[in-house]
Amino acid sequence: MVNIKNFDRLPTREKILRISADIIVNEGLKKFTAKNIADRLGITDAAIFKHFSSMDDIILEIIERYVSKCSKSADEAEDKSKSVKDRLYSVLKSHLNVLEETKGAVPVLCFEFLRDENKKFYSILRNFIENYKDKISQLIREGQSEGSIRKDVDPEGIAMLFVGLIQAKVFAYLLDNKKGKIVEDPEQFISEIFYGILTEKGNKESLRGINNIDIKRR
Amino acid sequence: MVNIKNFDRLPTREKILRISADIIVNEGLKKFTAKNIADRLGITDAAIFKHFSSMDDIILEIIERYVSKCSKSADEAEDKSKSVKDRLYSVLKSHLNVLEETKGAVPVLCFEFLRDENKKFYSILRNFIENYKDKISQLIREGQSEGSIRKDVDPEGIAMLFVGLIQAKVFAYLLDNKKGKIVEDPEQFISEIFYGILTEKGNKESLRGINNIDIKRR
DNA sequence: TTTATGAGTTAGTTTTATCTAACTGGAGGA
DNA sequence: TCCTCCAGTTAGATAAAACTAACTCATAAA
Repeated sequence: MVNIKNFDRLPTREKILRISADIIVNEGLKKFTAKNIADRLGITDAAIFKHFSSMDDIILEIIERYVSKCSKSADEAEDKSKSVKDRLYSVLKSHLNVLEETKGAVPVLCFEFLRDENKKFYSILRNFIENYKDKISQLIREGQSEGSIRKDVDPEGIAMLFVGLIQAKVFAYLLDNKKGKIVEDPEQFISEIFYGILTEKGNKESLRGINNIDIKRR
Repeated sequence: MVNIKNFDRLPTREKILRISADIIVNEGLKKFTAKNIADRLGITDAAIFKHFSSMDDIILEIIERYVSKCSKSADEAEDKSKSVKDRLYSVLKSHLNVLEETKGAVPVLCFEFLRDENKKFYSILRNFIENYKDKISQLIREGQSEGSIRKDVDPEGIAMLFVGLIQAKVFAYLLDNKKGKIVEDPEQFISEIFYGILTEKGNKESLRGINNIDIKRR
């Protein structure tokens, strides 16, 4: 269920988006129909089309919001004054935030639409992931040349691992009755990712907010 | 495309299963329709129902084959004479084999049907994963008490990580144009998983087939 | 030789989803 | 006050999927 305070106050258009994401995550794409959305809102299915011109448009907007929020945060992390570690951290952290907000709808959508090559979703999703991958691997390369990240890891491989681990977390969440947060403890999750790639030097440098956390080996 | 030598020689029923798995992986569940399957076979959609009583039955059989093959290999790994490490290895290895054979169809199906609580697929998939998780975590616990696996890792957490990493690999495969194998180098993949959880002692013990592989840190 | 069966066919029926058209009623602005 | 627009409604068009029934025809067993 969509549990946001003051949900009732939201405009219908917004409600449709939230309910759609909820249906996609909790009931599957098969149940993502105009009638299902309308039933939850207490209106008729035809009314949905007063707000969106097609069902695809709903999905499109869900994806676009996710993508633009993630991209924005990745751009903000361009700030060269911060350390590579801090920048990586902020990209991951805000990605996890968006993931939580949308309850993992986009990773689920990826699984369906990343294959449908002639659909409009395909190129958006693919661009997004490519872009994200490039940005992360670029950061890793920077870290390698400044000496805070181990030289023997493959930047592209690590970048894909990030994406994959988030995907895996969503899967575990679906499996586990969809209770609570997708990533229970983002700091711990990030620190676990970092553990394997940072050098001694990188590990010793303070990291805002997580430097006092016991970094567990995976 | 389904590229198996002598594909033409297979009975139609078998062809339907293979084509179905292929469609699910390469085109998405939306395209999994009787007409699509029939078109690829050069027959009419009605003929599909001479071999399967419903579309669900096709999915059911794909899932059941996957599950039973994986479970069988997990049972074979019960052989107490082998080391925990060897047993874990053989479970993972044969899971990767089944994954490759079915081109990742079941992980994709998981994403859709693990939420559809009243459908028959749900309980099969869920049981399978629970069972698998239990078996792996049990093996890990054994390894911990015999001293080959680090005591500070959480057995359930690691078991879920295995499942999640396989999921993540399938995702990366879908993303990357579905060329070649899902897991390019299973030995390397398994050794990477092992790396983080084995003790010094566990690492020194020889592991059939992979003991000469350079274990990379992730 | 006959007969049964397996695996197709065509021609539907039924259901369900998306989307459109034409109408309604209320709120806000001119 | 009237007019317009928004956000609903009902009714229905259209399409596509799942499945069924009744038929065909080749092969293999009795």
